Amino acid sequence: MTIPPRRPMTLRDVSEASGVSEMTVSRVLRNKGDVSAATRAKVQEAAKLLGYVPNRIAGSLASSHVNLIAVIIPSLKNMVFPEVLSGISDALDDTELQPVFGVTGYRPEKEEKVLFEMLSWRPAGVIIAGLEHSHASRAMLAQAGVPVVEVMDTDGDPIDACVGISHRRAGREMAKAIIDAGYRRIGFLGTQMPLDHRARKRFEGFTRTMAKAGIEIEGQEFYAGGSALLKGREMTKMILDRHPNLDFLYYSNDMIGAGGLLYLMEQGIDVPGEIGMAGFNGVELLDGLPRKLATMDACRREIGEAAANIIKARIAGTSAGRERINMTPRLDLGQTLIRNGALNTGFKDT
Amino acid sequence: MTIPPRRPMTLRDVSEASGVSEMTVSRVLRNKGDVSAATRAKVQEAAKLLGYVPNRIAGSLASSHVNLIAVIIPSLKNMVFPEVLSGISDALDDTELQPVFGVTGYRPEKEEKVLFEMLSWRPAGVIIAGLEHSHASRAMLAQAGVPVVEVMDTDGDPIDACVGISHRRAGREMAKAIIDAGYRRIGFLGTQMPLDHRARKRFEGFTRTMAKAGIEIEGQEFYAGGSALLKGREMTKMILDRHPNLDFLYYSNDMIGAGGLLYLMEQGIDVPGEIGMAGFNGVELLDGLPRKLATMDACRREIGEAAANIIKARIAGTSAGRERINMTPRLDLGQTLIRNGALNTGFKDT
DNA sequence: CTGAAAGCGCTAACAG
DNA sequence: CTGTTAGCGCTTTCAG
Repeated sequence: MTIPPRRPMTLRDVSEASGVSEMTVSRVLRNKGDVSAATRAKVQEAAKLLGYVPNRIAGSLASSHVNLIAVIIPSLKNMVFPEVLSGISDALDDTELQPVFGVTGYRPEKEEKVLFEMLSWRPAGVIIAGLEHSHASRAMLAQAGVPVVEVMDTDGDPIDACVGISHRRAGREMAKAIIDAGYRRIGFLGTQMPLDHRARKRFEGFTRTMAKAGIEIEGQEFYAGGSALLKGREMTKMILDRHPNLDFLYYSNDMIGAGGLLYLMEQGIDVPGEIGMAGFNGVELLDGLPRKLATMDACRREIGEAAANIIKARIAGTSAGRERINMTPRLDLGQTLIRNGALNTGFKDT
Repeated sequence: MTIPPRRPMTLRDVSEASGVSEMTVSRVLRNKGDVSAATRAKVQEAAKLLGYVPNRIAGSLASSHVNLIAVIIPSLKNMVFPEVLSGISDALDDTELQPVFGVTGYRPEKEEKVLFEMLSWRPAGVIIAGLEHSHASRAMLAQAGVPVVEVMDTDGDPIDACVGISHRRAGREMAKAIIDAGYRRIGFLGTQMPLDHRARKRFEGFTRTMAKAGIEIEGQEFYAGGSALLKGREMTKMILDRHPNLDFLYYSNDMIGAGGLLYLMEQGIDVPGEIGMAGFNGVELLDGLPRKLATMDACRREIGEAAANIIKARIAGTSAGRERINMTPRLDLGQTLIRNGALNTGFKDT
């Protein structure tokens, strides 16, 4: 006995099984319009019995309503983006909306491709990381006719809505805190990512504020790939070998900062007395380190949630559009950015 | 001058703009069938000029080909799942396939809902974490008529294909290594997650192997939420306060293990001489710790890649189905699971 | 190589 | 409350 190749089930099958018209079956299954309790029951039973799963492709085409939200991020390897995704996913949880994600690897051409691909599904909204996009990408986003939320970064010109922090400001405020604490000989340790605009902007804000105070970054060290904690150690050793007089190390992320911290403590170097330290991102990981690393929280979950909420509001018609949410990165001095007898430089930055 | 509300663009618009029939436009845009170079050029120009983005909803309905792969995972908060996603995303990168993800929060009802939702898009394949699903979920997966790959875990009865490691075996092998190293008074520290079947299976494999060797777990400690590193410290302190004689601590993940390690070292406790330690997951983070924690790698990226490759092969028709890929979790003794004068117990486990 | 016709499976818009 | 009629925007199929 051979089973005939199952033709995927349709509304018609449920209709026939229940003796109710396709249209009414559709109404029951979508909870739309008035249907008598009796008919409803019949239909639901038939649908369950058959294990009917509606075809949203047909449904969406007919109704021109799509419940997909396109989410475009540079990478999944950096914990930052899963956190944003997680915020989005949670905020969408009480909705019919489904996130669809695409990864660009920080490459503009790939972003363009992924975006095109996703827009071809006519999603109900787009959440995309960053404000820097190719001309073609911007055009697509602008023409898409759905809410577009650019996330993570607010330093730039959003196409539509925007949620994030100012990374320039984050860099500035960290610089200010370091200067105020009295550190003067600064080293920077970061990732080798020319296309990571947010890291670049933080660095710019940082160096400019330093420059205004007459301070030049004395040493820099970059890495790519590998265990961040280990790299943090190695880079810290290297930068101090080259520039033994540094009194502060600013890391572009907390993980390499943590590695540096472990290294310095093992070397018996007094942190923050001899050398101060700061990272970036506010990973909760840090709470368990021997000494709490100074950091600045990039509000990743909140950004994801806020972005999803904007989309929700737009779809609900509760919002006029062009929301601009500029979150305040929370500076946490921890225990590595305090100096006894810190001189107040009277330095101002606004 | 008001802009008329842009009707979303269709093939017809491109057809009119280029003076070529819709059908031929469609052929050009899909690179399907033979079209003269001249016509092709005309169409491509018109499409680019208009910024035409095809409507895949209509396309998929007409062709009944969908390029979506449904990916269903319990959570994004645990770094494990982003890593699997990342593997999937990378392996799908050279394809037209797009991952769509849904998050279940480890809740079977939610899994059912997410699955139903996703299947209604008639994805070309499903990748879902774990082998434990509700009856309804299994039924949906079995009926879906597309490749289904259950990932992460191989201890159970897959619906279709399956890629992962045996968590029971992972637990057993760790137990064996600990016993072989001569440790006897064992404490376990884990997460409070009754629905995390993989953690449960590891624990089962672990305790059973211990039991066979006549060893009873002496102390247990569980946590939920918060900074894993910090929790690792706290739990380690607690378990040792309650059970001061423990000579080995087995952590259900590397992050709490790392916290424990930092704590023990600060306390001046000799690791692994006085107390041995092991975690689980092989996070590369560990390379930078003051002492390399013993761990077992769960092959997360590889699992994601393998799962995606199975889907690819199935779609390409290169595979008969029912693939079973059982990866070998790599035991790494690091520097925390070695004991001087370890007695060989002659213990066997197969 | 190009076009016309017919529908994919569903839902909006009307009629009853 | 229920059914009928037209498509949604594309692709398949078949004819030129």
